[in-house]
Amino acid sequence: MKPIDERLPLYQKLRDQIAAQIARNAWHPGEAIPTEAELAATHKVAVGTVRKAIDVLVAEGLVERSQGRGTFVRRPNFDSSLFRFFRYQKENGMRRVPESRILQREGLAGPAEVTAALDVPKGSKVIRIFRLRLLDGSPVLAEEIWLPKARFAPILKLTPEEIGPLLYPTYERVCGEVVARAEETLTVEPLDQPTARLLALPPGSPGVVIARLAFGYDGRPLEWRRSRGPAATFRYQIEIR
Amino acid sequence: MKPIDERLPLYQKLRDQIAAQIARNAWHPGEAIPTEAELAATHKVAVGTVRKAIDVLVAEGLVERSQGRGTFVRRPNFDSSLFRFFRYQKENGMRRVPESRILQREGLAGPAEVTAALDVPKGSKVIRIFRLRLLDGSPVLAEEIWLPKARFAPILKLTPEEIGPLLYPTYERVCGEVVARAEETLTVEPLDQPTARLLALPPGSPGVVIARLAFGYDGRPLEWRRSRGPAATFRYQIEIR
DNA sequence: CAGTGGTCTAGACCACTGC
DNA sequence: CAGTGGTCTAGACCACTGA
Repeated sequence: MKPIDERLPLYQKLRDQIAAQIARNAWHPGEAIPTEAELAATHKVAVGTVRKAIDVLVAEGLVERSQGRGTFVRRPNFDSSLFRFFRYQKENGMRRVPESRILQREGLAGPAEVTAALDVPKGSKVIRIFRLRLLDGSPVLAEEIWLPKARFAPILKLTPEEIGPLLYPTYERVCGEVVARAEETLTVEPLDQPTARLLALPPGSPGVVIARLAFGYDGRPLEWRRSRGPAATFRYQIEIR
Repeated sequence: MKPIDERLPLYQKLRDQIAAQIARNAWHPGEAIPTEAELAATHKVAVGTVRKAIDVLVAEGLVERSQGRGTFVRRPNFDSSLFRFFRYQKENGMRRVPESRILQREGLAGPAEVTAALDVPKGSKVIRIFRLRLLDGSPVLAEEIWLPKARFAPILKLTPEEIGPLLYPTYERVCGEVVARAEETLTVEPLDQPTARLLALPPGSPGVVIARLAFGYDGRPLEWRRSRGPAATFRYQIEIR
């Protein structure tokens, strides 16, 4: 575990301690952390200082406050890449969960690129999943997912029905691994023959590639994923200041 | 001007008042706003409340604090789209300002799409600028820029040298208009014949289109811009939680 | 050195939640 | 109603900046 730097302000040290407890799963996502008064008492600081520490955790997205109820460990809600990056409108605001079709799933020795990204020993075992996502029966996203086998072995034994359409809840339910944040890199590349075939597009037509590295609360990489979709339906919005 | 809602918490009302003063240019970007003690005195609230109001403004990117010096109106620094979205590395961390070549500049009656985006009367006069941006002499970005003529007429009278490579500082210097924030929408489209020609690419090859709507501190749209670059060099990174 | 923002405290009262 | 987080105050002291 990381040591707490003694020179830091009180509220920062307190933030680090609470964050560390969340990382080691002292409270699960959705659970309430102790009240501000309790934290102030146990850490022998003023309530204002506790509030400032929690302010930081809220800004970082680790916890959520709810007036009158308490402060809760946040379960990050990763909107499907489909709706964040592609023009498949949610039906009148409702989010439709796209259908998932797992095409292949196997354990193998990890390619160098993958073991490096996942920060596991070179050549160690990893799991690779090929998955196709469909909306109204039409293929819209082809995904290639890599996991360190040491932490995710149970995934290989599940039936496709047990895995279900969403992977992150399954990771949590079956492997006890919670995704806290992710880094995504977008590029545009021509689709190769097999991917284009899956997406029912002409080979070589432009595709958007979303490379995602997902991290747990402890900061270790959990999953590396590459999703490809048709560039024609890509749209992404940002605000800058 | 927007009225201040009486039911809001003190620190929110204070925030709104300071934001309104920034919007009407009571202090210019880079200038210091009054000290926390002064604000507390003039508004007859505790310093803690002032600090909370300023916390919000900092989070919104309107001001920046500097310990021991003061709190300053922030001048948003829009990194060139080139380096935010395309793989043209800055040389050892330094930002190179790309060369700008203005190809055309004229006033005309605004197309419906443009007047709607700029929130000016249908058919009113606008300025259109075609600009090519180059790095080491190679064209990398083709831009089409639209401005409401009522606010930006002086731009038409400048020589290209007077305009310089960066437009936003010129808007501020010549027209007194400061860009506070912007919304950008990314899409991928085949490049049309003239754009591809400008970028020295085959027509129809995939391009990334960045549609940007820039706003002033008062929230009114100032500029609408569409930049096109080669999709092959596109790369964008995000972190999600 | 005076003046600025940054940290921390202690306590009062308000507004919302759920029993 | 008790218990939670949200607002607000008043004041002490610290750390940094620039003259």
